[in-house]
Amino acid sequence: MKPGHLHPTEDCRAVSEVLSRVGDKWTVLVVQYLGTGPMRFSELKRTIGGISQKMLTTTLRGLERDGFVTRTVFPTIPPRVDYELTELGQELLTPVRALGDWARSNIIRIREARERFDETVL
Amino acid sequence: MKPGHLHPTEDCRAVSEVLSRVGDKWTVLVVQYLGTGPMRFSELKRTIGGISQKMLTTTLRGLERDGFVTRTVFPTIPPRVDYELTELGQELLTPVRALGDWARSNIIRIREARERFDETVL
DNA sequence: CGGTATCCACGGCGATACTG
DNA sequence: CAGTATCGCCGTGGATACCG
Repeated sequence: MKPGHLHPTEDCRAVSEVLSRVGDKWTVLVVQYLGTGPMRFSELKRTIGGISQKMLTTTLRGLERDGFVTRTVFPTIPPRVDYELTELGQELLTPVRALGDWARSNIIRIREARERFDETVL
Repeated sequence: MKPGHLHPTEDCRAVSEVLSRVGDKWTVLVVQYLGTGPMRFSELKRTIGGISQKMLTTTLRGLERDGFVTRTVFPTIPPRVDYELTELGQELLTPVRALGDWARSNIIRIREARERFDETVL
């Protein structure tokens, strides 16, 4: 972190790519839950609670595309689909949890800062 | 990470709050640059390179509101405004960098996964 | 059950012009 | 120089309905 340049054009693009995945509305939540073990579609939907069917599908497809989860279809009737974290997904969990832990530890400071700011501006 | 419940309604909301800040298009980039020391508005704009004036203002206001940066106005003509990371902002840098490092280390694996996925689906 | 298809509202974001 | 104001595009995400 020394050089005065810190060239964004390559590294930061990579970071942004990952962050736009991680930073979207539902990804972290889904990854968090899958971190406890494989789950089927309806199970995820029910557990998460506020997510629409469309967004859960979209989120899972994105995670699958990036190699974070696997999708296993059981050709039964009614159908059953399991989602599970890959190696890569498990590894992602580490920095995500670190950020999550930090967020939990400092959310109060942030909220206080907001209140102060909003009050000062009004 | 043992309990079978993992209650989202409080903790995960906090995490999402922080992540929606961190996950937006420019925040990480700005924080990254301010991590090297205080910078003035035009300096940030010039260095980052692709950001519009409006978005830089919006991003900085958001960071200021959350207590991550301070805004110092020098009442000169022409005016000059410095932005600097707060304690909180510095601390945020740690987990953000961890995620950034992970992203840089694994971006190749992710891109490969994407190519495989896109090819399989076509 | 686990999707896809369609429609639509909202907000993020950029471009441009103006101001103290 | 460091903003604010306004406009308009477009992607995200929700609601609803239908399908294998």
